[in-house]
Amino acid sequence: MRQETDDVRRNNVPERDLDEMDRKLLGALCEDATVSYAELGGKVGLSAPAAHERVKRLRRSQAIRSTSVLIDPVAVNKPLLAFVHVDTRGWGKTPELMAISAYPEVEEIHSVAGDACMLLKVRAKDTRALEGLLAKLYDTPGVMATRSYVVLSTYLERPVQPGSTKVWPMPSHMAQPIEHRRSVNVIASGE
Amino acid sequence: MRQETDDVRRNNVPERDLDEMDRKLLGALCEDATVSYAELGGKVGLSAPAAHERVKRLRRSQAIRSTSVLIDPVAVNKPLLAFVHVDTRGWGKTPELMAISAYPEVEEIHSVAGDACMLLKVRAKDTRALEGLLAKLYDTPGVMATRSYVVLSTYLERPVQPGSTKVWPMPSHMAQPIEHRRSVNVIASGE
DNA sequence: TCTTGTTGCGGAATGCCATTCCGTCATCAT
DNA sequence: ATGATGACGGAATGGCATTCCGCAACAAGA
Repeated sequence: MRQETDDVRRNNVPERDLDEMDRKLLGALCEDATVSYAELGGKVGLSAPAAHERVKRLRRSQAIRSTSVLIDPVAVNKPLLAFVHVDTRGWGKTPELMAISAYPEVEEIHSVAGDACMLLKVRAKDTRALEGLLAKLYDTPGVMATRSYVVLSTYLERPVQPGSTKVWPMPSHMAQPIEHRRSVNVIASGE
Repeated sequence: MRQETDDVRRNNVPERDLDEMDRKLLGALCEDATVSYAELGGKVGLSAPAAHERVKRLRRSQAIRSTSVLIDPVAVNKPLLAFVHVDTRGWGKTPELMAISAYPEVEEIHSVAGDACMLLKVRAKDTRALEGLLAKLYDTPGVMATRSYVVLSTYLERPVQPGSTKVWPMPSHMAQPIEHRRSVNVIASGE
């Protein structure tokens, strides 16, 4: 009875917000996920079983999507990185475009606001391969045009970081934006 | 003697190109790096010690850069993703721009060819945080303008894939590009 | 205030698995 | 032919992941 309720809930929402300890664990695992739980616990001030329990919870709640290896693109012969902006005619062209996710050189597909409709991150062996993918794109119905931004050098590339900047030092000459309330029913929010 | 030579060499170049088995291992580890070596070996047709040995070599040669956890952006309260194109005046403005890599919301920094100079991938809590980062960008000397592409939906996002598309089905009406030789000294290339 | 249930943690024990060792086989150069 | 080199698999062992259990802190309710 009770168990089922928990299971259902845990499939959607992380049962509880992550606290500072969880963020520290995520930060440590982000840098190196091969550490032992004893070492991990030592880094954040927790015993091995406690660290294990929290990480297990983070995996269950899908805060940790997966554990993966980060591959050197050059080692797998994919030195060419490009961001491709795609203009499509009309809306709802996404299902057709999703077909190109079958190509392993496509790493990201987003729909964006701005003068482009879709944005792809593509990593390929050479310009021929990029051309081949672009040809595939133009084969897709609804694709009007593409603009490719070929990366010359990559200075930073890292996965999602658990931390957030607390305060953004704003220039004082800027006007203060209006603070919107999160919900009209909230009288006094803790945050 | 011998050992030193090996060490020096292994710091730069992967001592040997990766074969099909290495790529299968990378593919499996990319999907899930938590599997045991026995299970990993089973997936690719190798014993546990053999799989372990090869993975160890892949780590040493830096073909595997690191092992990391992939974090759900929403779980860490970063639902806003944007790609920011930055126009700079003149060249060599990269060192100044690198300062913003201190902010954990900046995930990628590339220099690109095209009408933009630099390209950032930014993941933030809300539009206020993005605005704060843009303010920081404009504070940087040499930054002329920025164009932000705010992501509405993400349809695909995955790390570097070890596989490559072998043949790109080109439309027959396209002209055949000239095949450039890799090096004039190569008489008969194996590939 | 006392009780009761819940939750998170740490110590200890256990069993699995990473890691090493070693023998075998294939390949290659001499 | 033969020695060297490298890759692999079986077996053994030590470490660590995982579980179990007791304790303490905290919240809800009488």
